[in-house]
Amino acid sequence: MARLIAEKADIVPLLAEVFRQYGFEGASLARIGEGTRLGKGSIYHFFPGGKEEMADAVLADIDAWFRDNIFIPLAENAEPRAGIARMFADVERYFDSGQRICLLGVFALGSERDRFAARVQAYFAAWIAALGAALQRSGHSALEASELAEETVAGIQGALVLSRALQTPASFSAALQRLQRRL
Amino acid sequence: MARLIAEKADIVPLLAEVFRQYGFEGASLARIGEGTRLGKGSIYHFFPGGKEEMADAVLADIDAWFRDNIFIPLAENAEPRAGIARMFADVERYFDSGQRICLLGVFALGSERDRFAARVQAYFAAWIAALGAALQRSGHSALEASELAEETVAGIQGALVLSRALQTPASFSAALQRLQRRL
DNA sequence: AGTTAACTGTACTGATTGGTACATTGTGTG
DNA sequence: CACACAATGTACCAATCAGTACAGTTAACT
Repeated sequence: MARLIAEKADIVPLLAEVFRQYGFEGASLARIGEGTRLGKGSIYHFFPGGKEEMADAVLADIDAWFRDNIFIPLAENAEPRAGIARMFADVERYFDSGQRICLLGVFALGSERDRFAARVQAYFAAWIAALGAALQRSGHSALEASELAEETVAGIQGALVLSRALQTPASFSAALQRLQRRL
Repeated sequence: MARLIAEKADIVPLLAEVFRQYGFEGASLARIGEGTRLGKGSIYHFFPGGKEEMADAVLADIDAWFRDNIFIPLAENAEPRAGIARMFADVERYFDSGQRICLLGVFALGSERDRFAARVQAYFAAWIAALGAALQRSGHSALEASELAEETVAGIQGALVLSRALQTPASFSAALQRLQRRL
């Protein structure tokens, strides 16, 4: 039995969900198999490096998505205010109104940070830089822009924590609106 | 060999560090043994319920600390502004200027949330309620106060994520100052 | 049709997992 | 000094862990 559908690109999002749900240590190969409907043979065929390579591929995939869909539009949009508005809309959709976690955020807090420090660091730095650039082009000073950007990204991460903790997804959307209003 | 020093109260903070460092799933009994310098015999003597009971004791301990040292002073201090200032100072010290994680935050994001949902929810709800009460007494409307409180707690959690991700502890202190200034 | 290589299931490994059982040891109390 | 029990180390358990090996199978290309 072979080659049913499996393409590496199709597997990565499924892997992402498993890591999101269980974390790196909690994502056992059994759970990964469940989540991807793939046996060990297939999994190790695509990711000879094991869990580490899987997680890395997932992070790279998320990173690329944010870069293409958020960071670049944010930094390049001719209308900085429009780019920022689009960021908030996309973020709300991506995190499924607070029901979906930021895997980079989870990894930043856990012991996974040491393993994937470079990716985690680059992701947040890129986000802050892109938002900061847009804010600066919309009239803020360089210092103001970078502080506001950091505050906003932190606010989003914090809102994810809170809406998960309180089990009130609605509070995530409300928090996003407040953050947007402040800019 | 028996009764060297061990008191349950002395063990809990050590356990907390292990859970902080490795998360719930990652905190194996081997690591717990390392972190507490206790063998399985002792550990299961104090916590017959296993890891679940250990984590619960840790969460209860943290919860109690925040209640006594932050929530209650916040809600009861005759000078609400002074209580708020003290909260920020204590928070900065507790989280070791961003080098120490909020275990409740980590559990909120991970799959541990389901297991400890009640504790996690209660912790954040209590924090927001206490800060909200102080803000209301300092002149804000009920709605304003509760929104500001939620924003601030989220901001603190987000700042922890960011300072860990970017590996810049200093940014945590800066974020705290900005949050305080806004209130 | 035949070759090739990508893909996949199964069986296996040694190590580690959380947890139990229990005999032993030390210590505070009588 | 003796007793009871809290505290501890050790041996053990079945289950699961990540990872390997490999023989089959299938699809694409000639």
